[in-house]
This record gives sequence, C-alpha cells and structure tokens, in this order.
Amino acid sequence: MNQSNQDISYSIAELAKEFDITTRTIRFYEDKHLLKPARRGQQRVYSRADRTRLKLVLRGKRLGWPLDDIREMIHMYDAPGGEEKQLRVMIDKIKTSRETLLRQQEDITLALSEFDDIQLRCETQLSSLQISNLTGT
Amino acid sequence: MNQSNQDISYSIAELAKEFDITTRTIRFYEDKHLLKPARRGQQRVYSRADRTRLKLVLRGKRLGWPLDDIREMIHMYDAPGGEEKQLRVMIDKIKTSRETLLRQQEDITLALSEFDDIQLRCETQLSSLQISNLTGT
DNA sequence: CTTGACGTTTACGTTAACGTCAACTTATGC
DNA sequence: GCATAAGTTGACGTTAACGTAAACGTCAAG
Repeated sequence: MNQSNQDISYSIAELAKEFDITTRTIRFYEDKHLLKPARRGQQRVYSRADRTRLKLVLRGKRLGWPLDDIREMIHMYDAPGGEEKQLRVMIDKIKTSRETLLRQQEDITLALSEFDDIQLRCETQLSSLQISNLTGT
Repeated sequence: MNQSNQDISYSIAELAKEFDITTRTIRFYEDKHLLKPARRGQQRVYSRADRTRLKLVLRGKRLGWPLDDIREMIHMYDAPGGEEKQLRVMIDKIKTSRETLLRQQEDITLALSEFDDIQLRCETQLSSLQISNLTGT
C-alpha cells in the first residue's frame, strides 16, 4: 500500500493560533495524556493525527465534557481491540455516552424553542417602543 | 381573573431528592442568585415556579453552561421589558447563544456517528473473538 | 421534655482547568 | 554573532462549583 503521507507537521504555536487557545493549554492537555506529540530534540512536533486529536478534545469541551471523559473517549477511538471483557465495557460506555448526547439534543431543542419565544417577546416589545416614540412618548 | 393556584410548595430536601442533588447545591444556587425561594420564618419554601427555575438551571448544566451564563439566561426569561438598548443587547445575546447551541448540535451529530463507528468495530472484534473461541483458541 | 429529623448560617477544604511568572535553552533573521 | 522570537520545564496562583464540618435553631412524636 502506497501511503502518500505528506507528513505535515505543526508547531505548538501554530496549533494554538489555529484553535485560539494558548500553548499552556496544549501542554496541559499533554500532561493529562490527551496528546502525545513527537519531539525534535526538546521541541514538540505535532502531526496531522495530533491535530485531529486536539480537534476532538475541543469538541468534547464544547459539549461540556470533563477532560477525563474526553481522554477515555479518545483512547476508545484508537483502541480497536482488547479482551472480551474490555470490549463489553467499552460498548457499555458508548451506550451511556450516547444517552447523554441524546439528552443533550433534547435540551438543545427545548432551549432553542424557548429562545424563539424570548426573542419574539423582545421584538414585540421593541416595536411597541418604536410606535410610542412616533406617536409622542 | 380567578387564579386557581394550587399553591404547591416544596421543601429544600424534596427538591434535592427529586433532582438528585444536595441541599448544599440548592443553597449555593441561591447564593449565586439563580433561585429566590420564599421564606416561612427562616426556612426556604419553594414554589412551583422555583422548581421550574431549578429545572432550567440543571438543563443549563447538562449543556455545559457556567452558572453565570445560566443566571443571565434565567433573568432574560422573566424580564420581558426594558429600555430599547437593553432589548437589543438581549436579542444579541440570544443570537450568540443560539449559535452556540447549533454548534453543539453539529458536534453531537458528529460524536454520535463516531460512536456508531467505534461500536461497530467493537462488535466486529467481539464476534471474531467468539469464533476463535469456538474453533479452539 | 427531650430526642431526632430537618433546617439555618458561616467558614474552610477540594478539584478541575487552566493562567502567570521565572529561569533557562534553542532557532532564526539580519 | 547577536538580539530576539519561540520553546521548555517547574512552581505557584486563580476561579468555578460545589463538599464538608461546626455550631446552632425548630418542631412534631414519644
């Protein structure tokens, strides 16, 4: 198989800039075993895979997951095999995670419709102010 | 207008039990101005409206919002009027909140489909273990 | 009337997720 | 070749969101 790797790599500052986070944050994630970049001497060199993992981390953050959960998720992602018991545990974790996500979906739907409601009231209020401005406050 | 209030009320312990949180948490939310229960003497008495607000708080938490944001949201909810500038600010906040929620929806969709993927791989792996068990490890 | 069960305030402790130096090494442009 | 920009490892600080414990009030039941 001809793997046409373009072996793209990134510096820590490049990633920080791209995702609008600090280098401190990226190193912190490494401390927490969310990332494991290569090293050229002392310096960290991030592959495209590392960049993808970082994106996964940030997505987890946007969904409100704690870093520990995110780490588990990521490790599930690149751990295809294992013993039978391990696999069953993983499947179970996926199940509960999925339930959490579905719950979040419901919550979002509710919140969105309530926002519609609030916004409508705001706009109604606004236009009534507009009118009373015209007709003399 | 005949307001047929059933004036249901709850104790702090009842709410804590119902929502599986501690009384400490509920009092903490009050400190942060997320709740303002009535008092019978010293004791807190929660109305059905208070209970609804608490539910809103917990929904916000599930969506990963910080308590400060949740408080803003709640206050927007029961503040229909205000000055023109205030109203415009509110509408703008709603807009950005809505964008955040839509982003979360995308994230959830992605995460769910990746979970499908991981689970499939797990199950494939499981059944191949099953087979090698039958055919003699 | 006292013993729990439940409630209150006050205050300090804890954990997660970084921020903010400091002190130092390594690359890079001119 | 030298400033300066970028990177490194500690180490301590900070904020949010509660936990935990102390010290005390109150009220119904035995």
